[in-house]
Amino acid sequence: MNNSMHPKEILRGHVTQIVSLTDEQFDHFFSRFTLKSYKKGQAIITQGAKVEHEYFVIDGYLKTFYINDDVKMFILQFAMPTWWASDYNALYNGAKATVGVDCITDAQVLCLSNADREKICSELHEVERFFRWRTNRGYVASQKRLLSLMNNDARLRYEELMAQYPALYNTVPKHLIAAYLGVSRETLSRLYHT
Amino acid sequence: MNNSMHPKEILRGHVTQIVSLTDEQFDHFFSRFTLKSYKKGQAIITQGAKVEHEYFVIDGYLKTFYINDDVKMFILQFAMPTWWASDYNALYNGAKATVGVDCITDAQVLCLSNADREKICSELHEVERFFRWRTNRGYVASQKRLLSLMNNDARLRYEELMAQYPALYNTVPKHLIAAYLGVSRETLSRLYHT
DNA sequence: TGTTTTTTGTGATCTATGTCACATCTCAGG
DNA sequence: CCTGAGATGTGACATAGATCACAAAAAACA
Repeated sequence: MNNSMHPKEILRGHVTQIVSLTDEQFDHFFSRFTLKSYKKGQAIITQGAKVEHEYFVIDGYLKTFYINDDVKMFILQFAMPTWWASDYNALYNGAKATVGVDCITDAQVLCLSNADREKICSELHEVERFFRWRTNRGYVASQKRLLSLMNNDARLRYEELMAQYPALYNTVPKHLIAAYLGVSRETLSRLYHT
Repeated sequence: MNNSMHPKEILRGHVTQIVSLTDEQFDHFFSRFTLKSYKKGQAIITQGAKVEHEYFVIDGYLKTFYINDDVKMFILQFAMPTWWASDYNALYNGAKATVGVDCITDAQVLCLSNADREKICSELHEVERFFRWRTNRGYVASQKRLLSLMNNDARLRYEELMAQYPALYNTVPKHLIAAYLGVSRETLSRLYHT
């Protein structure tokens, strides 16, 4: 929970990796965002509710999850600083949320409405490019995960995840990691105790 | 293998669902594409090779697949007319292909190079918007599939797939459907014979 | 039209994971 | 400094689905 940089700088650094905006352009872009703080455990998007915004994580960890009829939870994404999260299906299609988003730790996020995103995308070609890039990146990551799920067993998936995001090990409870890997809590526990 | 519409009309119809282009703009857009024909079984992208293009399917069926070290195949996508296919990771990052694309049936595709896509995206804001939309759609579909894979058993996944794309049933061999669902050929066979 | 390949079905195992049932353990809050 | 809820470990057992091994249609093709 310690990040000395200002939210604005963090977003700027993130966007600048892909497109260059003048100070005025970035100010305009940034003006559409609202900074919000949430506490550990707090819900940002609730399954079944209307979805109006997407969220850029400044600080803390979020999770994007789905709970099925058997009250079993599956995690689609752990969102860490500089990641984006929302129910993009609901957001783009005006549908009710099928996935929820909430806070694993206290968190600070920049909140952008769907309408505002579309507006700045229209106003600034560069911003549109940025969002195209961002979505593409998400798509590629999602495909990779699909492959890993079909191809690898639980242990390998676990090792991959830990290799890529070691920070998760002592930040999020194991049963959430299990829900991300698509295995039961018990199986995950057995993985690293043998 | 019978599609009376001209490739150009098909692409135009597809793009127009999302953005509106003048005739001149669309002509310019279309001029970057090359029409290619492939025969059943022919490879379009080979694992390990360089990837320069993405493909818009006019006619026929493609598959996007991954073959692991045990020579086991997993199918990421069946691409049907008006769908796009490529190894987007390789394409965007200049990496070697980790997934292959080939033809399940004879096929006609419109081929667009990465460089040309970026060029027209820069030239025409509307085209950039179109590609943002397209990728977003792919992302959402991919997330949905991830969820289905974690949540549902083989039978349910099979039924979902058949409900959504009944055409697959008598177009692609069952072992490919199995490779898409992430189950063995034998298990799939048992699913609808019991 | 006869002969290879592909594709598909089915039985007999084997195995990774899920499920259920408790026992700890660890903290956050009172 | 308690105390109760959430987090974790572990045994026993159940099971979906994988694998292996053939057999036999069906399709490709020469």
